Amino acid sequence: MDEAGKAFSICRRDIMADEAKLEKIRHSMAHVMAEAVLEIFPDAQIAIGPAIDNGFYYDFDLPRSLNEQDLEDITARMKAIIRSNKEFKRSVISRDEAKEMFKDQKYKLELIDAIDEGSEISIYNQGGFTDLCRGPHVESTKELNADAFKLLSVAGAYWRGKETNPMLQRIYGTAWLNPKDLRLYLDHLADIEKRDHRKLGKELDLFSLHEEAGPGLVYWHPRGARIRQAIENFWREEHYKNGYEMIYTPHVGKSWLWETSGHLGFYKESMYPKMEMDNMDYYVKPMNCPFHIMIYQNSKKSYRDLPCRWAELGTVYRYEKAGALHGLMRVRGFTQDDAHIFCTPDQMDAEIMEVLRFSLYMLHSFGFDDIHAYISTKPEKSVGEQEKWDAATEALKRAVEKEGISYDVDEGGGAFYGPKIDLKIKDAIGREWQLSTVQFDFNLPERFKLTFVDKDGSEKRPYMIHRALLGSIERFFGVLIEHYAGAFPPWLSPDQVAVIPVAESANDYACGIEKRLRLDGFRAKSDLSSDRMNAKIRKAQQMKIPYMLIIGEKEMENGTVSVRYRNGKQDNGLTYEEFASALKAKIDSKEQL
RNA sequence: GCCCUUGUAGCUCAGUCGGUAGAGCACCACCAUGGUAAGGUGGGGGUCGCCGGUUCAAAUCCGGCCGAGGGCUCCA
Repeated sequence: MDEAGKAFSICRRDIMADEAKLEKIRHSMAHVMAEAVLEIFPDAQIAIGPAIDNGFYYDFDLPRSLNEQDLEDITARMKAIIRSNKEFKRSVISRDEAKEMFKDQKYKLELIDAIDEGSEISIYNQGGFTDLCRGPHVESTKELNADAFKLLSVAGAYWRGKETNPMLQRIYGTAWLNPKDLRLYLDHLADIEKRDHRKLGKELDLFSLHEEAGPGLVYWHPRGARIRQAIENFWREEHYKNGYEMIYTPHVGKSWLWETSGHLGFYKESMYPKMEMDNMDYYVKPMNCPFHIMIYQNSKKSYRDLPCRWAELGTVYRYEKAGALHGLMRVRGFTQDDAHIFCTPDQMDAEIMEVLRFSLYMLHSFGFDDIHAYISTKPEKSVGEQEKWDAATEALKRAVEKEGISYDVDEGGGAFYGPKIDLKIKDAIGREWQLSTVQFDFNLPERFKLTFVDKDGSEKRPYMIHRALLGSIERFFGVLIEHYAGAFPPWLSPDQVAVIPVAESANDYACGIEKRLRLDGFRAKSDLSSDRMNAKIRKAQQMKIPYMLIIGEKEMENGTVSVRYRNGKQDNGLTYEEFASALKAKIDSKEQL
């Protein structure tokens, strides 16, 4: 974790104790903001203003759009209100009194009507402003710090979140106990911006998207492809080690396949439209499952053949809504690190345990240690017998408990075809991302009438488990870029070593070193441009290359290399062998530099 | 879909009151041969997102369209 991330999470920990107080502060800030806005726009209609994570907002119906200058004016007025030491006074009033008091505020009247007959109606007054409010609030604006809040943005928001309702203007703000905490939070926001994978993807020349060639479709540049290769090679090796087989399946399939699987029934909106050929309809695959099933069905299966663990880096296409697309995180074409496990009911428990253990191992390998599980159980509308659901859900719970990871249960939150576990990791600055998913599927084995012949000669239905460890390679790559802020550990770095000759006279020696590194399996590039050495170092540094070998007169004379690390440290006068073995050890360990 | 912001060179951005475009980086050429984060000089490159309107004149003003970013799910 880097400094900003560390500072912010320490600050977060301290804050936990003050959570209740902060909520009062934030909620009170919202009221102060409403007062300030009403000073500027006396006819404003005010809606709601709750405390939220890290801050607060308030929704207004205003005669015109707010701009930057307005935020400054509102901020200045808020500071004045805070400094005037107003008390927050709570009182309980009757429904009629409330209606009279807010007779010019149509949104408030709606809210009053929504309050249960039995419950009391309370208002809070802070001098110049009275709001219909359940509370709680601070005692007085004395408890608010005029230098510990900041208005962040204005956004459109529908009244009560409904598209058919009028669009209000929502002002978001952040508020803290003291200016130092505010500073930490603002630094954290700046850090998030610096880590943005879309920005780093451009700066580090990793990938691009081309709206004119199709939105949501990813182009992997050579440097991004290097990282993808490193991920995929590791992924394949580990899958073989863990008892999986690799398969490859087609990218399109006839409508028969999608009708049988049911996708044309319940998933059609997310599928690219049909391609007609010889009076038959083909569809690009949005999922790999039906194809894996075709292989399963290719021959009669015995209990002796199970479990089948078949993995594929399968590229699928889904028509995500335009507004939902976001860099690498939400795309229309992506590669799932997919696998399907077909097993007997007896094997199911052990398979689930193993899948979870394997998932955790993979996530740890990529530097993710803070992992939380979410188990989703049977929803109201579902397929499959109750006993199967129970057995599968229990197996999922046993597995997370055995691995000792914390988990939440989302009752009724599963897909209609089976229960699942999702694993969420926390990245270097504490943000959660969902990566792994392990899902039971009681639907497809039924639809495709999958069977295996059991010991007693009878045909039985196998369990089918669908799992992805990294989720999608694109999304995982996006998360990795943000997690490492572009400074990948050596095993993933697109260029591991930059060989930098001090002057042209060292070019040949540098080329020799580069060639030797390449032959030894390292990703090395020498910089033979006419730039000065300083500029070459700067460029390598900007591309976040972990190792720079500086080659000049001294090194040529002694037959050595001088190493400059990405973090600015330096090791001079190493032999090639010393450097290469240290580099290899670092790569094998998958450690960060 | 709706609200706000936004679209100028490959990238990051400037362009005042309307007078048909600029900088830095990158790229190319030449000079410089330099020891730990930018050496110098010169050059090429833009139908200012698209369509229409106002005007003698539009990157700039007006209207429409398209794209991108943030938000619309924290509930008196």
